[in-house]
Amino acid sequence: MNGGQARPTIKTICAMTGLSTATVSKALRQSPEVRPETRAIVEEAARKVGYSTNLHGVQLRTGKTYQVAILMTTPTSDLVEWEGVEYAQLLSGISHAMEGTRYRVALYPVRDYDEAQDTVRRIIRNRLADGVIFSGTRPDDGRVRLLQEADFPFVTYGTTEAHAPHAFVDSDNDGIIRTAMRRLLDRGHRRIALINPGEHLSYGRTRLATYRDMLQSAGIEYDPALVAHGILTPSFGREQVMIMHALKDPPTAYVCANEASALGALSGFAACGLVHGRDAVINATDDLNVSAYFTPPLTTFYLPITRPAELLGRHILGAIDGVAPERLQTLLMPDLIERSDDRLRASAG
Amino acid sequence: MNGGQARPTIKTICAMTGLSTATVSKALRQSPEVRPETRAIVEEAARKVGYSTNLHGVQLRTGKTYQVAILMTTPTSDLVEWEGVEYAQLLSGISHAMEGTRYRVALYPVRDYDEAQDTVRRIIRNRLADGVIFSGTRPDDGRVRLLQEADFPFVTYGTTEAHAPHAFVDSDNDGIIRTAMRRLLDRGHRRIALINPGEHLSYGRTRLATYRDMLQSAGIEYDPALVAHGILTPSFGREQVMIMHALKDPPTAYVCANEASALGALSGFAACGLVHGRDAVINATDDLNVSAYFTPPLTTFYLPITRPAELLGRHILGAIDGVAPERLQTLLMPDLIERSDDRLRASAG
DNA sequence: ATTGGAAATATAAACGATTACATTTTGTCG
DNA sequence: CGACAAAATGTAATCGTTTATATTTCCAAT
Repeated sequence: MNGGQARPTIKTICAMTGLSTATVSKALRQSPEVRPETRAIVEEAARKVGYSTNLHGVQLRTGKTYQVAILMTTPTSDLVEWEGVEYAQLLSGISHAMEGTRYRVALYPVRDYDEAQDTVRRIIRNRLADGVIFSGTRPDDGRVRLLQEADFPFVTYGTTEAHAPHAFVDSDNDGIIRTAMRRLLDRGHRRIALINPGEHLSYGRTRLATYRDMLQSAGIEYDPALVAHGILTPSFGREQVMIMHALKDPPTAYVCANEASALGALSGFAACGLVHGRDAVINATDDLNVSAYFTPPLTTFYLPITRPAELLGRHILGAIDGVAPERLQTLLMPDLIERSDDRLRASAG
Repeated sequence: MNGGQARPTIKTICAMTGLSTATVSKALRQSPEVRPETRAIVEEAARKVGYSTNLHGVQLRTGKTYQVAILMTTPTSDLVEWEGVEYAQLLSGISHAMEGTRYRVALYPVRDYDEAQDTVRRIIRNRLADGVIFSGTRPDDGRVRLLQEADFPFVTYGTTEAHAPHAFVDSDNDGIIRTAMRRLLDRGHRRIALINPGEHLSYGRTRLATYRDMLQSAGIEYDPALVAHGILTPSFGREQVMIMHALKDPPTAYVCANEASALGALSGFAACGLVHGRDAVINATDDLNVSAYFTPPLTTFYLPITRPAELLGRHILGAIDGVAPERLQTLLMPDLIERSDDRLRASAG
């Protein structure tokens, strides 16, 4: 009956073995209900015809999608500018974590926070995925609320202040700023600028809070003029240096929240005639180990993005499997890589 | 019967309207077979219960997957180093091009060329997607062969020398090198280095061919020592500058195939004590507009990656729709952005 | 040999859509 | 008004799985 051309199905194996669909199905899924000898027969037949299960059938019957949705925040059309470059590594890390499973990564591009919420709603409503991953968390995050209400598996890259615990991965921003500030303060810096992401973002909040904390401990008054919030592109870093440099009491150190803004800050140095290490210094947080190639190389907190990425992948699989959220929370402390001393040299003129 | 909780299906609408599944199905798909009045009734009912079609049902019945597979070449684990950062923008561009359709982007991470071929085979065999997109093409590309044999829709980012035409998007590498070389030759450069991708890649081949062509026209002998093939990371660019600088007749210009290697080359300049514009210059090709922020800013051929990305998305939809491959081929010429003059200044010592 | 019950297998009904084919309705024309 | 074709709708099978339930097989204990 079968043309031989068509893709083999469970029925093909039934015809070959004389077994019923139920038995074959169970055998293929290693159910203990089927005798080992029978399973062997089924597996042999499956191997012979090159059977592989048709996901569509499974999906329809079980309602599972075997898709993990990743919300990918993409800048409004043309303003690309090295924004979100780390996404590439993030995506590949997550995908790698799912190798050997049936799960696939499906991309959902969103332009902003509101669109992200809509997308989350759509994913929940239409069961477009079995789990969701997203970044750019806010302390009170609407997406988290939606997903928790729907009891939908998810992992965030970034923390929130949600009442109920949820799975997340993040770098230890408190630890980063604490270490960075202590180091700079030790080296005599008193005017330290913070180049931060948008104000609503959790990690910006955390960084700012710790920054203020460290200033207070050091007995230095907080100056809002030294803190910039914005989209962390090179152009933003550059602008902020140019603005802050024009202050009557300009910063001697810049702590940048990513490598893109650090690169921009360096470009701002050049534009203002500032010399790194003489007039001021820049520290960064780097996911891509790229600040090693800046001129001059910068001191950074380096966490290869593949690490959080793989964890995101593993956590979402866990969340889908019903592992308790408390057990799927990871804070990662980047390594401090001191590429420059960051003590200001005596001005040589 | 229906708890009211369950997601509405076509049957829900049948119950509401008294119509049959066939009619409702056709009405929802705007079939001309159903009377406008009937369609209105169906649409009203659908709206009322918030019906949205269950893809799994469609997929099983029609065999369509509504997935576009993107092969994402990811470096071997830890060697991340800013490799493939442009993928993020590429992915978002492609995804955006599919907004408003049923199609989703699904990611298939592959470590190398062989794994990519295996993955292509799997996608074809198991009909995991309706179309495939990949980059890093070779003149004689095994993936292209597989897909053409299977008559499977695909678009490449990069050209090949396949016998039968296929859909592709690429930047005009011949045009880029032609323009870059003419400009540098006009400015008196005679020793021009080419920082190129791996030898097997099509775009590397094209660049090299045009490079040799331009040298020959200018009556300059080709020197293999001035051409480097490798993975275009910052570290590669840096190394190559350091190696070539040590030649007895070192280059006065470096033409880098991407922004990462250009950044590395600049870093190499610093390491060797070279001053850009005095001892040598660097030109780049840039997808992310990031070379504007290098110190000094570099002259580049800039093509915002969103453009090829959107085209890739549109082309794959076309290919899936059966549009002839000849009509889905696009070469894009980047804009030359002259950020530095690139004439060597008289050495000031 | 019979019985009981566990273990293994089979039957058949889903899941939600599409679609060949059958049937009914509608409208036109003699 | 009746006949007929075209238009609209209905019936039922199907895609490939899983799974509740039924049936058979097997084995041990009586």
